[in-house]
Amino acid sequence: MSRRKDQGGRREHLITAAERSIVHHGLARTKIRTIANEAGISPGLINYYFTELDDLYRAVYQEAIERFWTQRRRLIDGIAEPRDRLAAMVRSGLPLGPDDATCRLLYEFHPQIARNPVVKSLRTTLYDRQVALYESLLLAGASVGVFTLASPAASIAHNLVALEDAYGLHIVTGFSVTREQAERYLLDYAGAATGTPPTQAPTAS
Amino acid sequence: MSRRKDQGGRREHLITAAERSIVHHGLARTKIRTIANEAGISPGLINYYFTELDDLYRAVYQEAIERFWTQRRRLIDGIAEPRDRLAAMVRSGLPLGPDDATCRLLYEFHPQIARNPVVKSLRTTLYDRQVALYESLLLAGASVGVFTLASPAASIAHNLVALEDAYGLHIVTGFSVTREQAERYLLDYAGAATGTPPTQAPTAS
Amino acid sequence: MSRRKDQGGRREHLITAAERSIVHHGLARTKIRTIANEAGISPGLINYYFTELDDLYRAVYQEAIERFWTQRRRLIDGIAEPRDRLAAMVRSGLPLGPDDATCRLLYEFHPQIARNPVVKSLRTTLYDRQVALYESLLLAGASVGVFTLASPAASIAHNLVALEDAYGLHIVTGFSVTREQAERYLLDYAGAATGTPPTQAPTAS
Amino acid sequence: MSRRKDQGGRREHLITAAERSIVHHGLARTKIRTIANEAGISPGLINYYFTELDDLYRAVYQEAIERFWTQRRRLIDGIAEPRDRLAAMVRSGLPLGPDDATCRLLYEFHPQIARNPVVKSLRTTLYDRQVALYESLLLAGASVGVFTLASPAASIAHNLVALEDAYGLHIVTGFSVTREQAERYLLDYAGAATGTPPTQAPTAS
DNA sequence: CATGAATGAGCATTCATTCAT
DNA sequence: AATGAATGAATGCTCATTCAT
Repeated sequence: MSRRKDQGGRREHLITAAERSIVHHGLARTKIRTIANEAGISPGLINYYFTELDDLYRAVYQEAIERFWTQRRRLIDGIAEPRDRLAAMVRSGLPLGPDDATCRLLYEFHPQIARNPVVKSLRTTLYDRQVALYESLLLAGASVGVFTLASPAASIAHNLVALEDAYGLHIVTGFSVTREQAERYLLDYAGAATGTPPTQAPTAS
Repeated sequence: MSRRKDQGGRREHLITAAERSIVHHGLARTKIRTIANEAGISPGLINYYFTELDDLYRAVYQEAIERFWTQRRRLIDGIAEPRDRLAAMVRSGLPLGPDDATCRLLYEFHPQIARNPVVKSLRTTLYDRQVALYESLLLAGASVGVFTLASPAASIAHNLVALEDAYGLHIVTGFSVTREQAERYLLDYAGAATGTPPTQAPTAS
Repeated sequence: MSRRKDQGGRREHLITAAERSIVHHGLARTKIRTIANEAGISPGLINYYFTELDDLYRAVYQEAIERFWTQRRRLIDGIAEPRDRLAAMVRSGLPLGPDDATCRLLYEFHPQIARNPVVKSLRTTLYDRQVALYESLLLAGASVGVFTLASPAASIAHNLVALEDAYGLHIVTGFSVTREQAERYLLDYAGAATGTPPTQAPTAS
Repeated sequence: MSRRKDQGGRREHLITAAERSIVHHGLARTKIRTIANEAGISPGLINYYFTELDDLYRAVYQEAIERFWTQRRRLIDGIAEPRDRLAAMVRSGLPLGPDDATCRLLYEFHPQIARNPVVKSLRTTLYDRQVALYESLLLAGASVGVFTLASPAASIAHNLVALEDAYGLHIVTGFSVTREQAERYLLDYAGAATGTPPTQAPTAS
């Protein structure tokens, strides 16, 4: 309840301000002053909460990763039927559109994956979790006879996540493939790989 | 033949120096002086050949795009048999390894796709060309009865290129999926999508 | 009263430092570091207070203009007798000598009048004010019968200010006409134009 | 007739190119490359003909000074009648208009008068010559009874040249006084100072 | 003579970081 | 905790000058 208690809230506030800056201006053009303005505080205070600026960026990336994962889990949790669940997975794996802030953040950090171990580790964890989720879903569907897998489950799972990652870049940067196309291609693949089309439930508006 | 006439060669020299700098230090940390050192010239000369640094980066990106495409064409040209050709496509669509300079360049520019129209245009062209190449190959194979397509040719073509793009990032940044795995997953998909496994010719060393 | 609130004072400090630099080295050779050294601060701080260097120069010019005008007004205010007032005008319209910083500044900006609208506007205002002052003085003196104007008051007023401007350049640059000569020529003209010699009150030391 | 013979011509060519650059961009913004482009030669060659750039600028100034003087002499030579001659002097002492290249050059060098001894010397010579010309004219007119001088001839002569200098700045920089006004004010003064109006012959086109 | 490639010092400006208040 | 003034290194770019051809 003390002032100190609000440390976490302050940091959180800065992280979201940094997120907005990065999404808006791009990681390369985001400056401390930009973030400070966005947060409505003085530039010097950024260094107070984040002695190293890299910590702030790391926190931003971590939050984006976690948010993406959490939202995705929420969107598929409670869907038990394998085909419905597969369709829900595909829909939740793509950016909503060019303005999907969470996904844009993920792509802004691409060049850092190779150079920043923390970024690499976070990104790897997210990827592996998604693959695992797909894989268990595929195996579950196959075990109950709903899916007839055309390839090893791991292979299909990796491919589905990879497709999401690739098309996601198209969607948030606006190059070549739209969200609608991406969804169709992914579902085409999912259908062929499982021997049955995922249920085309309408995307909730 | 005189030194004076070698303007183009000099520019080329600078472009490759910039490429090395970007691959080595990353686009964000590449400075004019870095490139000059790499090229063995004085910093001022960079601006002599490229009035704006952005022009140089654009040239670097364009060259990387063109090189990737040209190499890929060369690797599959002359292979007529559909399954062989498909396998050659898959192999030529992935980075050779983490040090594949051409591919690393492509990923360094990812955050720019959304903001730099020239980068977006170049990247789009490359993507579309690759999809078209895959699509024609699939249709050709299907027309002679070698392939039995599990989905529309366009869908499969997009997916193949997208998988290459996604796994390529893994390979050059070293996160999660290795080149060997990526190749297997891709070939699994290609086999399932065409109804026949691509010929597993050994990767030329 | 705290140091924090002294933004204005700091700007003022920079402006006078810039003035000294310009007077000493000339506008063309004045650099940010010159000014910073003169002000005893770091170069970066100049841009903190004046985002564009041009703003600082503009402020310097404006202050010089205002100071010249204010001093002139002070020197003649309270002198009511037309001949005395005319003599005071003439004396206050010439640089005190080659080191008259205010006047040297005015001449340093001469080449900018044609190209910088702000400079032109400030210079025009000063000129017009001086002409108006002379004109009202001439008309006042004529209306009480002290002056018998040899030409239209406006014409004489313009000529007096123009003579001051021209001789001022001589005085601050040391070419041809000295302050003493200039004063005599001006008074000769003023006497002839008004039909009565201005009162030769001694120049206050 | 040898190639070497053309050295002078080459230098002359560079000087006029520099003049155009200075008039167009201003002395402060004139670069070697600007001049080279204007002259249609390579930048390095400028240094060949003018080891020190200052020499070139000095030559430009000298030419401007000489041209102004020569033109002025030509415009009044042959006019014997004192009043006509005085009127011709006044007209030839003002810039033709804002684009009068020769006069603009003179004003571009104003800040250098104080710092460059050569410039100061050239400017002084021009000024003194003009004063001498006016003075002899005034004395000649007085000796034949056409003029009745209201002040010493030297005083009037100085004032006339000073007025020309001051109004010239107005005319070429476009601040406050136009050429027409300047001419009228000058003639007003000349008339009052000589006791007879100068002959208002039309300005030759 | 002439070119233009090449140099490298110089400069305004940006910006992360520090620190007195 | 918070500010924002102040620092100074870093950086892209300009430009006079040099020099090999």
